Amino acid sequence: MYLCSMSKVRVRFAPSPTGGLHLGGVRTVLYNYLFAKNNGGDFIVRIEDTDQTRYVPGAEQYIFDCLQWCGLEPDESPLHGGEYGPYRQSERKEKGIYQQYAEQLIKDGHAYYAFDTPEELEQMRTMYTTADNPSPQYDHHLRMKMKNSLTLTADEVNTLLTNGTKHAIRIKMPENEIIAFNDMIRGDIQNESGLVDDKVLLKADGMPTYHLAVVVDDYLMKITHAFRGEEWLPSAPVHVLLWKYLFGLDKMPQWAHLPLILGPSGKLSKRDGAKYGFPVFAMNWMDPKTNELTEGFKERGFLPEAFINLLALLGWNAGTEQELFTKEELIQQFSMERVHSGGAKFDFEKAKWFNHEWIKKLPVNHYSDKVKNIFENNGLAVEGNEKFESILSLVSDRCTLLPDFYTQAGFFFKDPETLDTESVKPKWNADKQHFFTEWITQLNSISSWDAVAIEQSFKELATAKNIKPGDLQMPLRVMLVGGKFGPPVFVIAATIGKAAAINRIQQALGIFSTF
RNA sequence: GCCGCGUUGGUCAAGGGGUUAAGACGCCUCCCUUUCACGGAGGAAUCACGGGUUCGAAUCCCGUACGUGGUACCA
Repeated sequence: MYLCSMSKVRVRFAPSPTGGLHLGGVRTVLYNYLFAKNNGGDFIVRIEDTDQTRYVPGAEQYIFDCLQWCGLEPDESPLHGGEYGPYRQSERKEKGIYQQYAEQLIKDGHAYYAFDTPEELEQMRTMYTTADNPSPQYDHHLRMKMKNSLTLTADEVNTLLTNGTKHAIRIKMPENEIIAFNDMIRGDIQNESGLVDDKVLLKADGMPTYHLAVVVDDYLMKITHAFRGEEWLPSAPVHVLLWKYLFGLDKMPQWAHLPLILGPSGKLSKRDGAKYGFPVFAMNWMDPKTNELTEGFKERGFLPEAFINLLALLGWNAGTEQELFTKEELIQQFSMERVHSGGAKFDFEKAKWFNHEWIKKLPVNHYSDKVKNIFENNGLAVEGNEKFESILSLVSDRCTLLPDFYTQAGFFFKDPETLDTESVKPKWNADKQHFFTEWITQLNSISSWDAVAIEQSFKELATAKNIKPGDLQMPLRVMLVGGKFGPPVFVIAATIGKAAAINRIQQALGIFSTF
């Protein structure tokens, strides 16, 4: 329904490489991607690196790493190539792409040269700041009091220009115009042009600002639908105007301003990660300047399947009761009509539930390598896949995040480090002590070491000794596992093997005998 | 200050004039299980507030409040 023309759907994610990739950023990528794929279109990543003062080495590669982890591969990007390159705005600026459009706007009377220095701008702001107007704008009220090609004579301007005086190019916002456009999520939006300031289009260093670059590049790259965060809504009239002046409104992409993702107390910020104990970035991000590490969902133990699933549902739903979606299902069912306009508060508990569901849903071989890494990082070398995976599937119901596998299944590979003696102590007695010592000798001569046989011998001896098997099972569990958790205890005994089982019982007995 | 956007349970949310106001997470109770989980059955919102419009409003309109964003030669 948004395919008003014959042209192929093309969407873009345009991050500035200045740091970690935020939850909200990934969701913007996701909605772009889902919409594109749902319409058989292309997903483009364009790097908006026009602010050289904020350049952070490694941030660009990091963004692509995150996308790859999420399984949201671009069709075109600086890394993936494409016919509409270059895909970095810094490189596009080198080719002089933006300059010409800015000049054209001046020629047409829609923009002007501004020679004001940062100091002069600062001066203007302090001069006009009042209680009623805490942030004076460079707009139609003030532009005639500033130093620009509107206030200077043509000769003066020419001299300044030929002398190479640093200058910016600003848009000349009309005073009394209603600027309207249609947003796919919010419907008709109207703004008064006089309320918006004369945004800088081309900076003194020759770089375009976002406002110019987004319009020029969306046009040149034949973008059909432009999705971005809600924070862009106030400057949308500038972009609409630029489209009107430069390329024509009929060529303008369909806009969609996505709702915010909020943290537990308002806007979600990087610091919330540390503050509330959950990640906000897709992957670990190490700030190269401060060496500060911010945790990512990946490293926290999330599955990418769960991560995109939970993000998709933060602001969108299928209108059915389905909550678990594969990427393919999301592509198939996604539609902008069902995207919310209101912001959503991120709930880490629900996020964990999604992960839990995905751990249960996916065959263990989908993530056994990752779990193996976790085991190795904990100093537990794992050899052989088959047994490892069958053990993982024994405990997967009990794991919410990937590292849970280590706490839930570590005891299969090494003796418990501590025993929950407090659970055993109150009901421990000489009868039980004797039972286990005797059982050990029986175990030694058990014919086939499997759960059924072990359980049988256990129960027979218990009956013979006139002890309820149930009173014995919990101590046995603590002996083998270390605590009151895990799969059926005889399955554990069978899995860890005869020698280990008997050894653990013996060790524990030594401790229990001192009660 | 001004401007924009938003507001259904603690959270995600369905529902768009007549419903007992779905469902999920979390929480609580119970069942299953002589562990922990999984699974199953239950429990707890009158839709921010105030005015309209209407026979009838969570649903439409207007105000107010609150939240959030913008107000940079940052994106």
